[in-house]
Amino acid sequence: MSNKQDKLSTDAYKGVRDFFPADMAIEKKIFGIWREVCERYGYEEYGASVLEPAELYRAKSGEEIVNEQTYTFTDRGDREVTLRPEMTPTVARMVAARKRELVFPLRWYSIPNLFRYEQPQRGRVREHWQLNVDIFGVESSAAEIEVINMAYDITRAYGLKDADFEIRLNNRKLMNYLTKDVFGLDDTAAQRASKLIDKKNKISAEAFELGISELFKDKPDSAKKFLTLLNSKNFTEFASNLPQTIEEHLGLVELKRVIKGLEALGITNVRFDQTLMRGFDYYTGTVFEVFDTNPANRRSVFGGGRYDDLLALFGNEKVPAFGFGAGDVVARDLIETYDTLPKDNSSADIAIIIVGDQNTPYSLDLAQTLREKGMRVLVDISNKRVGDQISNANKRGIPKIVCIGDEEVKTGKMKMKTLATGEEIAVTEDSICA
RNA sequence: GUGGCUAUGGUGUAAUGGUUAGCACUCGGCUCUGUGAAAGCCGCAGUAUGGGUUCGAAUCCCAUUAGUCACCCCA
Repeated sequence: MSNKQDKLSTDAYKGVRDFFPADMAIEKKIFGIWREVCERYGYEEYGASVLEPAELYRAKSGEEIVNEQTYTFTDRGDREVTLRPEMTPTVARMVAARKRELVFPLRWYSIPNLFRYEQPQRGRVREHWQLNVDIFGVESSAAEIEVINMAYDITRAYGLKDADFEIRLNNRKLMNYLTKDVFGLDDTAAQRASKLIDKKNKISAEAFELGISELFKDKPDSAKKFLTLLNSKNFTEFASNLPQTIEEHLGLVELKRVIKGLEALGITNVRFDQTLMRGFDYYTGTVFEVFDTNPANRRSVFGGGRYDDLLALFGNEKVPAFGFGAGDVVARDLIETYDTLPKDNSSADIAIIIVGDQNTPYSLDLAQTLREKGMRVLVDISNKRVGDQISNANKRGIPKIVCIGDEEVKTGKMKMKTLATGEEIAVTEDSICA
């Protein structure tokens, strides 16, 4: 009817995914894990539009990120609109808006789709779905302990065993104090230091050392001390290299409390990691990530942190907040590798095969009766041969069938067949059940 | 955004620059109008798109698009 170039492409838009039923089944499984864990901890679900005023992100992230990494456009009313690239500003906005009437501590979660305008590649798409978990109004480390405990439960639900992953912890207060107050770097140098530290595991030890000594041009001694700290293998070693004066520093105290608190809950695969930074500027205290230690993967599964100052942007006084985001892309990958996929994918519990069109009304009626009993019933209205209908039910993974022909309609007696075994049992309308 | 690699029916693949682009699976039909999974037969369907080189291009070149990898960025 038309030649090739006139036809529309069946491809999805660059960097976004179609979810065919088989894909959607996995997605539903992931969302199910997320919801179950959140609700088990008494968290309430909230939602918001994907559209946000662009200023929301400008305030925090700066022009460059808004212009280059978000979907931002001007609407018909000359407003600048952004497709939300993350949920935290939205939830901060919502909490700030109702601060006076909400009951704190607030435990909220959401599963939004987020957009970013970036070069897609494996594991990085332009639209993804992310669980966001946040607790507002808890200043103490109890917030960290509860939320990280949830992160642990989710990771376990993906199918990972304790040996497959570790929870890496750091504290921004501590690192800020070290770079600025102890080692005397100015704001720009401290910023560069944290970017460099973030990359430590990606670049060679030589390149890293070179970068650090450049930051401490005139003070090679400080550079050496700083490097020793950054190269410490565990918390004890790190602590022993710290100057005595900061023993009582709040960041350090918080770290200890969190580690201890998690240990008390039986979560022992927690590791202090002084090189963990996490990109966000708004983090103020604890930062953490769940890291897949399987040599085949070795990647960050998800992470989060404390952002006690963010709500102040909306003119309120501070509200302490701690939360994390977990994406669906890595979750899919993990669930597939650790083989925790749902096995029963069938759309229905039973298929009704109609033998002879005159028996359709009876069949539809039977289907309604069964549905009222809670069964998922598919009526084959294809008018095909019985063999084809059964074959079709089999392909769909529907476990049971019942054929409705003249005889069944007349007597009310029918046979229900289990396709996997071929076994048939005599049933009546009342005795059929899944 | 920058650079590298890749692109053949729906899927997976084959084809020294030289017949009508082959095979398997899937899908549809039939053997087979009251019972599927097997077997057989028949059929649908492809060189991503647009140019170029050549007597001749799936094959070589350029661009585009998409995927992928690295950089960038990391929510």
